[in-house]
Amino acid sequence: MTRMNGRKPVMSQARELPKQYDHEAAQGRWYRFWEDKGYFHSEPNRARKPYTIVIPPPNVTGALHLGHALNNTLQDILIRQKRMQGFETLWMPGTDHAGIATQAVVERRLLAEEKKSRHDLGREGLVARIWQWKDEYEARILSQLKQLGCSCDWERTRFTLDPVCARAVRHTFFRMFRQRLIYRGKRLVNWDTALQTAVSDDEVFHETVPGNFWYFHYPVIDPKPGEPAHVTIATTRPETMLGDTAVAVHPEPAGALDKVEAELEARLADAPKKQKPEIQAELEAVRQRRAEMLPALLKLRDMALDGRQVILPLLNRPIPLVTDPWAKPELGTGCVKITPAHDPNDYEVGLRHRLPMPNILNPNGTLNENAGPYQGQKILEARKSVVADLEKLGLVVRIEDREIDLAHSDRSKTPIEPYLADQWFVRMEQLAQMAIDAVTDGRVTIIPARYTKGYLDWLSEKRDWPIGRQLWWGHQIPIWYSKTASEADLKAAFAGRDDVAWQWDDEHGEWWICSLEEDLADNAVAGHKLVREDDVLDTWFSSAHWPHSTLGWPEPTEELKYYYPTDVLITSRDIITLWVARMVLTGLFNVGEVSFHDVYIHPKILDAYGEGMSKSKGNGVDPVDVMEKFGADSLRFGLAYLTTETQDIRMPVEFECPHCQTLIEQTRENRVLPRIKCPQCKKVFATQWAVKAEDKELPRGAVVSDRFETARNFCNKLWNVSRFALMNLEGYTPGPVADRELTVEDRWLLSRLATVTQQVTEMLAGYKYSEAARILYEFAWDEFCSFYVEMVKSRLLDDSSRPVAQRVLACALDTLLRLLHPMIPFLTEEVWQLLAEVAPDRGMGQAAEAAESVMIAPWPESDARRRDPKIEDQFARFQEVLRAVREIRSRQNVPPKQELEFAVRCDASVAGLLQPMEDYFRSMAGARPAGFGPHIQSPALSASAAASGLEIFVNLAGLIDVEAEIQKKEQERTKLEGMIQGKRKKLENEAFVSRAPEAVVQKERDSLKDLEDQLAATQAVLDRLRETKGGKG
RNA sequence: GGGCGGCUAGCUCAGUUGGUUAGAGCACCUCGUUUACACCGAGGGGGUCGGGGGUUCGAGUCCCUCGCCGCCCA
Repeated sequence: MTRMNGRKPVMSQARELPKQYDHEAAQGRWYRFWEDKGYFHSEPNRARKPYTIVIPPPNVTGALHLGHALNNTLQDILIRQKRMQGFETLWMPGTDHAGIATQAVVERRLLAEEKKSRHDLGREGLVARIWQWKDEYEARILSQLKQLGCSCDWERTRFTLDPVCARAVRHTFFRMFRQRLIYRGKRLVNWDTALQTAVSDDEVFHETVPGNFWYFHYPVIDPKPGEPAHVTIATTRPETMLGDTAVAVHPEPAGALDKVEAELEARLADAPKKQKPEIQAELEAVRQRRAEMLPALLKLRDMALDGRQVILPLLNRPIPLVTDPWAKPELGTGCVKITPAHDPNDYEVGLRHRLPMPNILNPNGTLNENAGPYQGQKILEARKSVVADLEKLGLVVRIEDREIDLAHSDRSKTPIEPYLADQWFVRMEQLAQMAIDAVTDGRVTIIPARYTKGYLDWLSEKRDWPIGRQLWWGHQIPIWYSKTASEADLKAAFAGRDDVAWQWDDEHGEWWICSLEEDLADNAVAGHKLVREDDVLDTWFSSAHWPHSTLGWPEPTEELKYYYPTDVLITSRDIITLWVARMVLTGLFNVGEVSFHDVYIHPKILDAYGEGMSKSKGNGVDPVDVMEKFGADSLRFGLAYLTTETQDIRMPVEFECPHCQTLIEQTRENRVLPRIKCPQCKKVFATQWAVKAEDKELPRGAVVSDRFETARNFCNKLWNVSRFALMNLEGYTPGPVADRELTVEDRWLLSRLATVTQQVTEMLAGYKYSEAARILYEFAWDEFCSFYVEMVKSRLLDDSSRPVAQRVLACALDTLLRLLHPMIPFLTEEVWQLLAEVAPDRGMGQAAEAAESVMIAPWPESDARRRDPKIEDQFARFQEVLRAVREIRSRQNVPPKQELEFAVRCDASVAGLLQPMEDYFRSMAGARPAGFGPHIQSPALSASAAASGLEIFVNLAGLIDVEAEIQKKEQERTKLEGMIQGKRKKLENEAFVSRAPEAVVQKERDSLKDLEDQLAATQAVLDRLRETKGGKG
């Protein structure tokens, strides 16, 4: 190798590249470039295979959080990769109207800022306000997605309430109505008296609050001799007695007690010691009850069977005694009051005994006419009045303090009232079965597979789907009522139309008229006034259409034919049933095909305490803060790196002091404070809780997590290695590179690159994001940067080797950029464009012009010819020797600038491959090889290292710290002896030798031999060191 | 009560079908600004893989059991 003096790397003349990657500039520049070029847009193209993802539409309640950033990053990674692989790629974007959530947010703000309720504005007024809110947040959400780098087809952006989606919903409703899959029925709902709507079970949270248990007497009507004058019931909600329609007692109190006793006895026998006393006590209590209460309960049971009644106090209404297993003899008084319209269990009892079900509440939470004298009172007022009045009648037995598990509405934070109301339902029997079949027969695969069970279990209950919401924001149910028209009137009014259907409802004595697209006028039926249903459809009903409504269904559009079924749905586990299952069944019902082939369920992001992030807790990380601090590329790569199959993402959260950038750990205490004092600079800053003007004036501290540092450092590393390459590609000439022109390190790198390409492709195909990110991280940093680039440096300084080195370098960087692009889009594009300035044509064979953007460059193919295990093995030898030399320098405290001399004792073949690396030992370890081969002798004063088949001696004449070296060798010897002992024992074990596979045994034997050689070498070195020391002393 | 997941280095996590001496990043210690990078480089310390039992020649890995944490369903 002829060395050229004076040649120094030259900065690209085009521009000075900063030492740190400027993410902000790159993001703004390249996103616009991609958009202008139209890369995001997709049109059906029969010449290519489609690849389609519909975005889980973020709801317009608020801005995107870190969970959305994760969800969308994972989608964009696949979309970008598939686009590069040549698919016609569509990522359908949009947002969700999120009925109750959005209405609640807007109503809350209306109240806070204008002291107005929704009724002050009226339906149209409120809906107009919500549209304003929607426009604002939709814009913000879409811009956040763009900041993240999402390559959605923005020309196709949809909203669940827009005309296209609304039309799809109407068509489904109409078809279901006509097929009798939709009906209206009574149902106990979770009533939110503040928002005056039903909320679903998943919008309810439970909280234990202090309350009371009241015991009341209900007088028995005309007790016979020997019969009690009253029954005693207990309740936590006294006001509900106004809706009581029965008192229940267990049909077989003795048998029920037997069963409870038997269960407790069985548990007692199995229980661990420390739990026994507790169970024993419970058992005693049951036995005591039997003794004290059973006769009375039996008597009451007989009275119930005899059809006896009690008088409901205050309202003086006779109500029956009934027998029902819901009355648990082991609990309370053994008798239970039955309020069918306001308790789920009582409702079941009411159905069984055909009891009346009076609703005592108005929608706003006051009592209605069924509450008699208490009408108009609020629930808590009525509770006090009822108790007071019962006291006056002497019917209150006692009052206990008690912890009560109370359901609250997640939306209004007020207690939920169970409430019997008319509801619209979809019959699930047949639809659920379709969705079950799609998964069991493999048309839909859920990944990871463990989520399949939950999906199937939930669907197999086939519970009818309540689709009505008492809201104003949403798709208003297209049903009109008429009590007065006859069927002949309807036939006359809608003659010749197949877009109107009707059914008679016996319960309410009225017609339900459903219209497909056109809203009906209230005089559409001559002589009769039609009244439209007020309720709107559950948001999930419309989002269930998303994969096909966005493609234009019910029109048989080109898009629907081409892109549907979509390929994968990426979402988080909490909406598998609510959303995924319903999309599958709606897709099957409407289109006849599943909505997607794969469902990938990604992890949830939790804080350091394992709690989900939320704005209301104050532990939420705003992706915009992360992007500002670390860049979108780091956010994306960081999230991908953390996306494993089994674990949720634990993310300790920190405040960043806006004054001095100190990171302050977020705790449960400080995360709710409006202002925080920085322990470093002692200045204060504001948090999201700042309300007072004095707090709001303070600079805001961002909430970040250092878990993105790894990714940020990686991006910076990539930036710098690219910078190096760009600076050294001056004078680059394209041209084919023949195999014989390749050095060992070239062939090693190309081999590794072929392997990595294959692995990354495989991992992404299996949604193993973390694995793919890890492979790329390790390859880029530990192999490309730490070895290849270090080694190519000297070749770039030499005119004769420079052209080939440049070509390989440019080609390798090109491939690496393409592999990284889906995860790190902006940086890779920035470098791609810079690379195009110095090396527009590149490639190992006939160099070809690179694509105008890495985004549309072809995904790398793994070139099997380049894979060379032998070269990789050889290279590992080199790395081993290099590491040993470096380690000796360090342990012997030899200054970095002082050149070392070393030799390696090894067999001739190993020597042959170490020989060409001579220069690299010099440049990478500051060490000069004195020789390689079997004949090598240890220098008089040396430090040594041994590896399998290798002995490395570093000549330390005049330098050596003998004592340190002896210590090191002693340590090494102890370790080797331990391992050898372990192996000998293993090999002396007859069972192992005879039963383990031959290959494993042989491997152990080889390994033992190797260790023994190493031990001998170490011992020899030790002996010599001791002599040296002795000689000196 | 049922189901699922987790418990591996101080922290956050990898660890393929059981098979040499269990890995990474951050943090920590030592050394270092050799012209890509201090958001860096070289080296180092640190783990009886939650407890117990079992299967096996061999268990972080498979089985049973207990404990703790989280989520879902009732």
